[in-house]
Amino acid sequence: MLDPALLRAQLADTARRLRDTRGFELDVAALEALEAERKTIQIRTQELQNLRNTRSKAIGAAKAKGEDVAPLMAEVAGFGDELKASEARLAEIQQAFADIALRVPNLPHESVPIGRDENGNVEMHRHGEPTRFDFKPRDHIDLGARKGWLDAESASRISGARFTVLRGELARLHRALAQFMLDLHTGEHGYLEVNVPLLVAPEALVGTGNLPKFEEDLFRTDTGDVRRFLIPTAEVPLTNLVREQIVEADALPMRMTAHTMCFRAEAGSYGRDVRGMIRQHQFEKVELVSITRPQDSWAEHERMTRCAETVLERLGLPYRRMVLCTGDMGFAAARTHDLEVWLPGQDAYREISSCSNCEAFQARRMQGRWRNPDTGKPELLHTLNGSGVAIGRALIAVMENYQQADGSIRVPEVLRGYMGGAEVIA
RNA sequence: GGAGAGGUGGCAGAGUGGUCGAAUGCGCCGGAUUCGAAAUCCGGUUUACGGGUCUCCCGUAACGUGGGUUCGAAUCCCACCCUCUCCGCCA
Repeated sequence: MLDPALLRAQLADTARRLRDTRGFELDVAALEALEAERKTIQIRTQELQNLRNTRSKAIGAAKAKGEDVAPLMAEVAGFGDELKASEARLAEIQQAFADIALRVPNLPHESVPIGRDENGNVEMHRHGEPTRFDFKPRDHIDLGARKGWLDAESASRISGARFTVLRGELARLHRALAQFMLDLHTGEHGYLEVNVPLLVAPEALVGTGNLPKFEEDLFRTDTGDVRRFLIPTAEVPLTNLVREQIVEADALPMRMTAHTMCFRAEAGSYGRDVRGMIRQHQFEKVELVSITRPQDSWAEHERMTRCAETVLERLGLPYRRMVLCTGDMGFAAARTHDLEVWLPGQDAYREISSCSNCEAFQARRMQGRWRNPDTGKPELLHTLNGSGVAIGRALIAVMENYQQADGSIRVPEVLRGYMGGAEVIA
């Protein structure tokens, strides 16, 4: 959520910035009307509440002295209805304001390139060169089919489209990737390993910005009359660890990592990446979340992106870093770096990690604060999240980049310890 | 799933219709005392929102959540959520 002051005192300017960057049309007329009424109604409501409180206390005092309270009672009765109506109207206005405010995306940082869609993204740098082969490289679907390692057909019989069954050495390689990433981030990058719930309450998703606007992207369960959602990313439970908390300054930065399943409905992506395991309803990811002081978040953003890049470098995978343009960024982000890994099977770079600084946008939604020793006051935290990295896509990248002419796959050196020392899976 | 107990400030724990944002203790911060420390004593110590003469003052709200009763609710009523104990089931 944006600072409410931006939606009140600087409404016109904020609307312009949202339009120019994200192409988002803020309902200025509605907000103006609400704000105009809010102010008078709120002042009047509090006035009446004050009146009621003082009269009620007077009644108590009069009763204690044994005096007649009838006149006081009559006085209160006089404005009781107005108070009720006023309170109700104020609640309506505040609800209406929140309904709008919770659907307004974050303002991009000034450093973010302006653009409409992914074509406006800008490459920052690249690492390695696209892998060369002296034979025609296959894609992961072919490579996986050879030994029954990767089986979409069985998965669709069990669960439907966009699921995959992994078997044997490929399943093990998948697990090895997760282990490697987790060990790297906890052992070398200072992240604390956390194991989190995969089913979360709606409030947690409001906190990260997935709700109320993007419910159609989520899987939901209504068992036992309690509505819960399957997490689309571990960012949700990890970031919500500071929800409604005031953390001490010496606990910052908080760096947390978790290996979890992620579940996405992929509504609106029909026809995209239908073959293979690039885009699945269920996938695994090692997530990085940092919680920082506001003054530290941009340095942390670079650091986090480097942590994700290190994963790809250690795996020996060619990649490039992109900065997403204003029109392609996610709802909560102020700036996002995407890492795109080279996939020989597609002859293209494809997203494998996304690292975002959300500044105070999520923290404000979840009232996540820290105590600033300089002011002694609780102030909003900054939250960052990044994939470190997507495991399914890393598996694809390893398969396609490490394939050999006979369809076998060399095991990247850093993974061999997790593979019983195997140098190749065949 | 069955039976019972309970959710109050950073923590512990009082409070069962009135001046209670809330005793007391602990913790924490400041001060006094001390050569210094301990002990002791004094004072302070939640958050959100709104208004203003905007380093401060005033007001409103918040005692699990949401409704209700009432002039007035931490306190009474209803629903829900959560925690704990015992039983059952279970990875």
